[in-house]
Amino acid sequence: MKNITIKDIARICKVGVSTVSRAINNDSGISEETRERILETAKKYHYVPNTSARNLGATETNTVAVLVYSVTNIFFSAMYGMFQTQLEDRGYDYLLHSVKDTQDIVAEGIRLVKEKRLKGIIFLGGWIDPDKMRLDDIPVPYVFCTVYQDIDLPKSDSPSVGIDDVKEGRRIVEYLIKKGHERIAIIAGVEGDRATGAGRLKGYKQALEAAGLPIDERLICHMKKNLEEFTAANGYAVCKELIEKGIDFTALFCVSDLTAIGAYRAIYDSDRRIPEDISVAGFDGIELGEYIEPPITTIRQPRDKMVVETVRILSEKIEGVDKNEQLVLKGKLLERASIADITK
Amino acid sequence: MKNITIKDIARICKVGVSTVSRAINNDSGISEETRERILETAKKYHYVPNTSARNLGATETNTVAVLVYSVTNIFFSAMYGMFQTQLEDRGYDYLLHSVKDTQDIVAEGIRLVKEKRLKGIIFLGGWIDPDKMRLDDIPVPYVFCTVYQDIDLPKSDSPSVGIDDVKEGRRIVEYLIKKGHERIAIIAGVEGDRATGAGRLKGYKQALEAAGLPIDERLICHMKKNLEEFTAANGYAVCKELIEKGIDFTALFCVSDLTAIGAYRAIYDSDRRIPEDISVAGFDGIELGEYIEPPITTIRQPRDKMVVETVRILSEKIEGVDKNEQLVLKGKLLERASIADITK
DNA sequence: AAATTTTTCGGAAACGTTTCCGACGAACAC
DNA sequence: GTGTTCGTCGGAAACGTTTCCGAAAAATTT
Repeated sequence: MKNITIKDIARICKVGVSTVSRAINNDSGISEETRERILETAKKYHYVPNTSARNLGATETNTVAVLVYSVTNIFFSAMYGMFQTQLEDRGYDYLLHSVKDTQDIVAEGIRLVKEKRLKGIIFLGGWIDPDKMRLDDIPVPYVFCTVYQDIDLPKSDSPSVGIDDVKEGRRIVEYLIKKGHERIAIIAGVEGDRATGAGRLKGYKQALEAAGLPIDERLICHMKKNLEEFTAANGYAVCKELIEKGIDFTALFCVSDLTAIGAYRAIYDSDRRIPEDISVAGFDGIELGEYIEPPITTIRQPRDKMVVETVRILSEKIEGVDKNEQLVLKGKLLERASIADITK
Repeated sequence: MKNITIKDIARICKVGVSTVSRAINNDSGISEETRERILETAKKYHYVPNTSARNLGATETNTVAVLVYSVTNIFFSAMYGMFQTQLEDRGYDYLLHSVKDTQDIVAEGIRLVKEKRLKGIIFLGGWIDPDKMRLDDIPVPYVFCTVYQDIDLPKSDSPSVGIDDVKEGRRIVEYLIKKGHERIAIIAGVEGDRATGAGRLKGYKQALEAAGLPIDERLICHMKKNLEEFTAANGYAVCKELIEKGIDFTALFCVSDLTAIGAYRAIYDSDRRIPEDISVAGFDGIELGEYIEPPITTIRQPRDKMVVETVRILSEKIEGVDKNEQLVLKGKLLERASIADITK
């Protein structure tokens, strides 16, 4: 069964192919009358334009790619749907692609641009290292979303949307301190990782220092490399080890809610209660955090707003706006039952 | 900065374009020597084949699309990564697309085939209604994965991979009965929905009937239409309503683990304990189920195996195997602490 | 050494669109 | 009535590949 092409429609309507093309793309230079006639027969014959031919013929496509660092991460996966809606609303074609290594994410983006003639890229997750990534070689507009930029690294002026991980991390630890906690453990990201978790760890240290509390290296834990990052399984394994070490602490800050859920389990397994024996703070504000027992105190990232703003900025860059907006959104501290007030 | 094409490489190497094409695609009819020479300069000049041109020139592509009914569903999103790995391993290009309405999923597939010249389709989630879906019009091999086929609807002979939702649903309810429960509530899918949840509800009824227990319609709840399906929020709302009605029950079967987590919250909020006051059973076997308090008794769907088998079957169909395999995998009952034994 | 087969390669058509350019007629200005 | 502009349209080139076909070169057989 041969596919019906633009030529077939042209032949049937007794017009030129360019006229059909104009009709379909709502181009100008065509009378309303013939346009309708063409559109009608196109519909009648179930004509569907071939994307490949379109991309090839046109000097540019209408496709935006979302490159995500880790597909399975629940925090990001909830954002896919939002991105899809937003991009479709603005008339873009949509492409979801995932990369294993955050170091390769830019290189992969450049490859995809050549391969698919992208109009823009959204990078989701991971971190920026301007020295190692060929940012200047990205030939199309792009925006980083929820991508951490370490303050120790050279600052990139790429457009981005996210929160201030250091500040928000510091905020929730200060909240713990305010509630009377002095020995606060942390489950941070994988060691050496420069993603958002690193920023939150930095905030943790800042909070302790500002309060004049000592930084006890034994209370600083990192997620395990051999397990998937930011999962409950990882949080469980790390927290279990921490408890078994027998080091005393009254509060635990997990740099992601999912990790915290794993930590909960380890705490329960050791016959401790939350928050009476150990207070727990999370980060991210995933929906689930409200339902677990006890509901977790955490920093909510405004994911919906992040998505909307990311797409807006990308769209503007595509339209030619010459501004590298770096949008830092505010997180929201959700005070729930997982933290005890132990000030006497 | 002009893109470098196959012609450029040909000119540089002083060969014909077809020779370059052969080198790049590992085609036969070329000497090992020239192939290496071409591959080298291609690499040197960062040559990347243009997918659109490729798809257009070739009579067929190498692209497989995964059409998913609901992107944000955590159960499916965990499968994306697996699909990607599997498909890449077999040398396929990969395309993830989501559809809002399961009724449209086949129509959308047909459209995509024309548009992108797909080689195959994987349908993920939702349900099959052979009368309403133009299954015979799908011009390429396809496989349904985790797609429910209601036994009341005409049977499709399309290739598929999944579990027997009726049987597994029945199994876990029988387990509850064995533990002494007689008044068992259920939170099933949205009313009228014919997806997997409907099968599990059917299993629930079968189990009760087989045990000679009455079916109390008041104990049969459906997820709310205005909330996203299979989420904790939905489970919470429904379970809260159920409890407020004041109807007596000792056990609750939620057709998804996430829903169960929401139900947990509603139960805790009403000052009841799990499982001492109410036992809860889930379904799916997501990782999280092991970490929540108490760990949930559930039926684990072998997601990894499902993915592997789905890709295998699709791949075989593409290779020309003329068999419509309908693979029904076994679930695994995970006995955990959320169910109390109340046999005296 | 000639004839045949096999290997290696180049040219060109084809894929289905977009876009540029030119043509034609009608409407308008002078 | 002639020249100019404008709206409408068709033809054809271009996009970057794959693939078919035939030719040249090399290897093999006779």
